[in-house]
Amino acid sequence: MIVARELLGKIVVRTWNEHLLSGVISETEAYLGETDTASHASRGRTPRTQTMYGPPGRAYVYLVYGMFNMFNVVTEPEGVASAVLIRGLQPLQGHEVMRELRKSGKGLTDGPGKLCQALAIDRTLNGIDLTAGQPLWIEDRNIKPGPIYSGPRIGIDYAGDHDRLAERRFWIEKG
DNA sequence: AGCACGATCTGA
DNA sequence: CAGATCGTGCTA
Repeated sequence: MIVARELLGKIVVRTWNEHLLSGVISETEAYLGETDTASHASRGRTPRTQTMYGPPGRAYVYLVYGMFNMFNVVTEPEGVASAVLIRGLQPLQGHEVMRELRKSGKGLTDGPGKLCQALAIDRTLNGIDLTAGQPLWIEDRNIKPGPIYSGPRIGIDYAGDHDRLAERRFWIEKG
């Protein structure tokens, strides 16, 4: 929750094939823990959710719908399965390469699946340390906060009423 | 072993 | 609004 808001305005940086790709985080979603029926962690500890239970500051990357990767940041200490899904970025550097990586569609980094394509993020990056630089990390340049909006999360109709309606999606003004 | 179903996106 | 597409977790 707190981290989801704090991540807004921070920079995701990715190095790929000698290229530097980056963008400002503009939309996030918080997935709280085993009690959050919208979270993968609600099914307990499984092979896939391992990294969510691991130390914070790592990447939790998984595949949905058989074709899209989702990029999350693990937030709580080891043992607690909490993560923040990165849903949107405002591209900063590497527009050309991002376009190339995405090939089809219009948006570049608006949407969790799209941004993973644009930044060449897949499950091979699952579990990596996001505070250790290459090949993927998060930077805190001091970007002015601006107003933060919130609303219910997307694509979680399977969750129980409480979690489905809870406002755990956050975003800032679009570019 | 088999099955139902996604933390999505695209094009009609 | 339907289809793509396959890993995961549940049931047996």
